[in-house]
Amino acid sequence: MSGFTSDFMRILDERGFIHQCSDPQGLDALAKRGEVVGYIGFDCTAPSLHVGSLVQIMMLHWLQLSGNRAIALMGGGTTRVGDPSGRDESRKLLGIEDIDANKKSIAAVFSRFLDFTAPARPALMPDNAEWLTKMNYIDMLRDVGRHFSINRMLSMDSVKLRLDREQELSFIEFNYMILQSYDFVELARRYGTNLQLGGSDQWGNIVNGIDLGRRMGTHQLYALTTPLITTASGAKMGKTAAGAVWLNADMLSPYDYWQFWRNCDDGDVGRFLRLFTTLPLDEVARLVTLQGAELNEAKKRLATEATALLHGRDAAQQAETTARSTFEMGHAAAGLPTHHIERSELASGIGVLALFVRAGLAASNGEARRAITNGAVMVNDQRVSDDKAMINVSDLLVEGVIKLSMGKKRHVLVRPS
RNA sequence: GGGGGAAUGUCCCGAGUGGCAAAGGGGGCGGACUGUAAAUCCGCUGGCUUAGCCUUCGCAGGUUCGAGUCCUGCUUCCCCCA
Repeated sequence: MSGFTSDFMRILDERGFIHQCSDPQGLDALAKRGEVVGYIGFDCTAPSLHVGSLVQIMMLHWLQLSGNRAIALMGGGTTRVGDPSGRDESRKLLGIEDIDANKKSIAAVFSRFLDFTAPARPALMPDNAEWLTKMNYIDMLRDVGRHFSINRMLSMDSVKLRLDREQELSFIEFNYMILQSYDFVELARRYGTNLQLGGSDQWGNIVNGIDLGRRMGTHQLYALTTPLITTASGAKMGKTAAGAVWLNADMLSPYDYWQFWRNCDDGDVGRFLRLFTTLPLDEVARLVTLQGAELNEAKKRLATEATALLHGRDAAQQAETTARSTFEMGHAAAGLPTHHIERSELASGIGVLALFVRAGLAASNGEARRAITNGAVMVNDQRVSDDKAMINVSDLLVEGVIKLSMGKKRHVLVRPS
C-alpha cells in the first residue's frame, strides 16, 4: 500500500485516510505533478456539517496543501433529491429555502480548512444547483440516462439494501446516483476535475461517475474513499452530551467541541490525531506512547489541535484554559458556555428546575427534578437537594455569574443582563 | 381484485388475560469506581403548579363503570392467491 511518491498520496496513506482507491498509482503520478483537481460533495441537509464530514474536509485540506486543487461542492441541487445511501428510510424532502439557508450556513466552515483566495490554485466552491436545476428532462435522459443500466443500478448497495429489506425507495431517490455521477462529469468539464473523494458509502456513486465520464468522453477520472470512522467502542462517531457534534460555532461552542475530543476513547487517540490534526507523525507517535493517566495529555493535545483547526488557535487555547480551571481547579471559569437572564427576573428569584431547563441542561422540569434526586445537580458547586429551591441575586459569585452543573461534565454559567 | 397479518411510550427494538403511565432490552442521562478514557456495578429515562392532575399504544367513532386490549370504518405497511 505504500511506495507513494507524491506528498498527497503519501500523507493520506500514512495518516489513515485511504479505504479504497480506483487507481492508486495513476493518482499518485498525477498528484506528483500537482495535477489533481479533487472534489467532495456536501449535501445541505442541515444548517451545519458535523464531525462525520470532517474526515472529508481534512482530505481537501491536505489536497490543497500538497499543491493540488480542492473543490468543495455544495449540493444545492442534489439535496433537493436526497441521497438514499446508507439510509433505511427516505429523508423528508427539504424546502428550497431551507436548502439555501443550510448551504450558506455550511459554506462558512470551509474557509477554515481551504484557501479560496490563494494566488495559485485557490480552492473552489461551486454549487451543483448551478447546472442540475437547468437540466431539461428529455435532454437529461438522452445525454446521461442512456448510459445507465437499470440492471446495474439495481445491484448498487444503496438501492439493493432498500429493495432487499422491502423498504420503500422512491423514484426521486433512485435518481440521486445519476445526478451525482453527472456532477463528476460536469466538474471535469468545467474545472478539469479528475478525482472524487468521499466516505466509503460513496464508493458506488463515485465509480458510477467514473464510468459515466468514460462514456461521455471526459479525461480519466479517479475515486478515493475514506474508511467509515467509528470510535474504539464501535459506535458511529459524533455524539456528545450536547447532541450532534456540529462544526458551526453557533451550534456547538468551541468549548464543547474541545470537550468532545478531550473525551474520546483511549484507543482512538492515535488514529484521531492522524486524521483530525496536522501534527507531524513523529509527534503523534510520541504522544501515543503515553500510558494510563498520562494519555490525558495526548487527549488535550488532540482537543486543542482539532479545535484550533476549526475555530482558530485562540478559541482552542481558551477552551483548554477553561477546561483546566473547570476540571483541574474546580473554578467557575469564565469561558464556559453562558446563558443570559434578565437581571430583574433573577432579582425576583427563579426556581432551580426552571433555571436548569432555561440553561439547556435539562429538557423539562421533570428531568431536572429527577436529576436532583440523583444528586446530579449543583449550583455554584453546591449539591442541590431541594427541587423547590429558588435562585436569586444572592447566588451570584464574585465574578457576577452563577455556575450551574449537570453531573460532573456539563457546566453552564448564568449571567444577568 | 380476493384472503391473511401488522402499526405500542415522538430515539430504536419490543411484551402486553378489559383495571395500564403500560414488562423487557438497546440507546441516552446521572451516580460509584477511575484518568473528564474503557470495562463493571447502581439509579433515572411522558408532562405539570406532583398526597394530586393532565396527555400517550396508526386515525375516527362505538360497546363498557373502565379500552393498548372488544366492535365498526379509515390510513399505511407486509405476506399469500389472482
